[in-house]
Amino acid sequence: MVSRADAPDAAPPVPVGRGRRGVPGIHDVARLAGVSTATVSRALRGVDRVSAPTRTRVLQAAADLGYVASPSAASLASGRTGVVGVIAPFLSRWFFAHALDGVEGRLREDGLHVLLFNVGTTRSSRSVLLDQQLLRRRVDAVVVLSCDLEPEEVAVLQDLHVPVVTLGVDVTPWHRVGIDDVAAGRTAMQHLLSLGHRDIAYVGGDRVHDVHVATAVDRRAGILQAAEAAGVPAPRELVGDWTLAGGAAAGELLLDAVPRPTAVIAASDEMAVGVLGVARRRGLRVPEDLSVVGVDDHEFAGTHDLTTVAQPVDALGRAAADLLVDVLQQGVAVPRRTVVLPTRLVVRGSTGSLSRTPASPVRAS
Amino acid sequence: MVSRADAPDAAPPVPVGRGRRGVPGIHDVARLAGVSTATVSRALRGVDRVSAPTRTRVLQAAADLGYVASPSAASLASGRTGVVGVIAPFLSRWFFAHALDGVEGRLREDGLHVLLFNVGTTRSSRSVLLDQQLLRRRVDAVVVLSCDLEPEEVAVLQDLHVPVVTLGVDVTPWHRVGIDDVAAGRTAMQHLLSLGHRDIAYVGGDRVHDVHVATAVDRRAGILQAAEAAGVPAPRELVGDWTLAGGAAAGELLLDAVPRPTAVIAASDEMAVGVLGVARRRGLRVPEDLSVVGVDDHEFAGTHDLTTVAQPVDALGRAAADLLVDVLQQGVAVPRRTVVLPTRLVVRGSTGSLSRTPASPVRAS
DNA sequence: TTGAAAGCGTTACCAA
DNA sequence: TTGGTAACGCTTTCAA
Repeated sequence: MVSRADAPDAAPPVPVGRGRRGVPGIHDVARLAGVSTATVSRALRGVDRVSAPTRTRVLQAAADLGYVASPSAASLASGRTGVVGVIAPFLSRWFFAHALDGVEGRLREDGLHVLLFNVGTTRSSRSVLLDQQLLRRRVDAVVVLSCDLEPEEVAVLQDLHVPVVTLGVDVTPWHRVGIDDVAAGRTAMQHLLSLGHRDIAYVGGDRVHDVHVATAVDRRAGILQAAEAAGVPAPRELVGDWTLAGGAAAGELLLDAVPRPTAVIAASDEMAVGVLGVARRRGLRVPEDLSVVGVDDHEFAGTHDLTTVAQPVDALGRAAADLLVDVLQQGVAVPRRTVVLPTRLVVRGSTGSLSRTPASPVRAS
Repeated sequence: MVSRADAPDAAPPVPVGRGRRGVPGIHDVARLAGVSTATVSRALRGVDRVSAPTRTRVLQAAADLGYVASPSAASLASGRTGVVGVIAPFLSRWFFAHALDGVEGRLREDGLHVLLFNVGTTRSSRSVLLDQQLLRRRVDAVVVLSCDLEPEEVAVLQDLHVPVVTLGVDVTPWHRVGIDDVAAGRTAMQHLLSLGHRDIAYVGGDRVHDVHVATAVDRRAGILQAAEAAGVPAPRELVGDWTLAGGAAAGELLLDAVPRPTAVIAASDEMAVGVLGVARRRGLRVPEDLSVVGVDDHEFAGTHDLTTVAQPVDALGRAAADLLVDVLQQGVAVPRRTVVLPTRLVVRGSTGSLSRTPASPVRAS
């Protein structure tokens, strides 16, 4: 009924003990508690030496007044903002949404806020990071979510002179949290090799337009390692873009090839599902005619019965935030740190032993 | 190699024209441009009357110095923060991730920042919203993403005295963006009725623990409308929780029922896919033995060949931000506004005519 | 342990 | 159109 706008700044005749903007200020608390503003500041932040009784009195006064310190004023005076900038190339993709969730949850535990920067993937959208100094003096630290940055972008962030933690990418000067992508690729490959597959294809990322090239490259390196160790020829590689559609496009090429590979590793579950879709449309049986492995353990991996190398994305997010909180508490000089979380092979129905009887109805459908 | 921490505050001998913290301040720009700080402030913000030559000079000086106004100082002086708080019960679920994406993208176009508040769903996590006044003076406005709020939570937000826009829920005093959930339910139901289905079940939300009760209730209302209009008995309703697992749980109950319904409407695609999974495990053919409709048009709806009522979530997010930007520009008094975006039936393979020959192989698999 | 007062770096009002 | 200057509301140093 009542529109908020109905009651603008026109607060009632200014209650006792309220600053001019209708909100109590530190002076009001000081007056009520019978101490100086300096003491209020100290007591409220829990730092410094304040006697127990004084602190109690201040806390009570603040509570009575419903006092909350002005973030702007506090930042201006202290130089700290209590805000962490999170930079991501996407928000709605599985990996990023979950990573963000983890980061936000952990930071909140320490009273830190998250300021979101979806920088996108195109040059123009990315200029956000460069053109304006959006982050300057606005954040105490930065988390970069799996996003390759141009040298100038790195320079801009460096220029902020705040700690930076990367998640899923490796940028030399910064702290890093991630999985062992080489091991992830190796795990997937070894699984297929153990099932007897020899002609295996890899759907990776796009080396040119990708926003996190190293991820796909590292996973491929692991695949090659395993192939080499098993004396199997290097898998052919197709370009994907991490999405369902990209996986499907790669799948089209792959399943038309002669000879058709007997197994496919995709660098993400979304691409793997794309491949599965094409296989189904082609009338191929999975896993009799084709085995498929993904990476992620996306929630829809289960519904597609997809074997995958699971990565703990929420935990990665928390770990990144953990690291950041720690670095922030340490003060200035903290040597570069790296946190690597383990992956785990989740075997489902999309992978199976190589069947040499392509047409036989091995599986009742 | 070089840890960021290696070069702390110890900047080189302070270059000419730099404030004490090593970053140029408005005074440095004023000096370089030969004007007052007041003029610099006006010129840089593009507001007020500043002569063209003066403005040019100031802009040049600012650019030369790489000057960026301190957000804290600006907020303190102006009372505006340029930040919008976004409140959500989840970050990683499809709907929320996409809505957030839309909101962020649109706000960025107007230079507004997004401060994220994942308030969760449990009482304790939700207390975030209440206990501390996290938002006070930190944001110029708030967007609430599909989240039912307790009266006290509404009061806290009201107390902020900033514009609030809700997305996907309807909280009386606030602006609202969403779809017509009643129509969405009706559309799904009419589709099934037109295919000859009469025994239809609905998997909705949990009326008690749900974080957006009205959504499921409204969709059900639309279903009932359509049922009534067609002279068909009201569908039985099962409780879901919007997730895959919840849909699967409801599906178990539903597909064990005697008689088994011939069609299911789920209030979200994730739940619909959960039902499909159970159907598959039960050996039921879709759509010969069971038709399933969802709501959302989740990216995995396609891979599961799911018929669904699509809602434009990114667009909803943009619309919410649009509305907010407009309200913010209007100044104080803006009567409550509502924006409703259309949904669209997307027919895929999970729905079909009612088949009275349960065992016949109607469909080659 | 506490208080006084000097910033922090802008914006906005009022004069010029 | 421009400049001077008083806020803005804290934190922090220095003394007491």
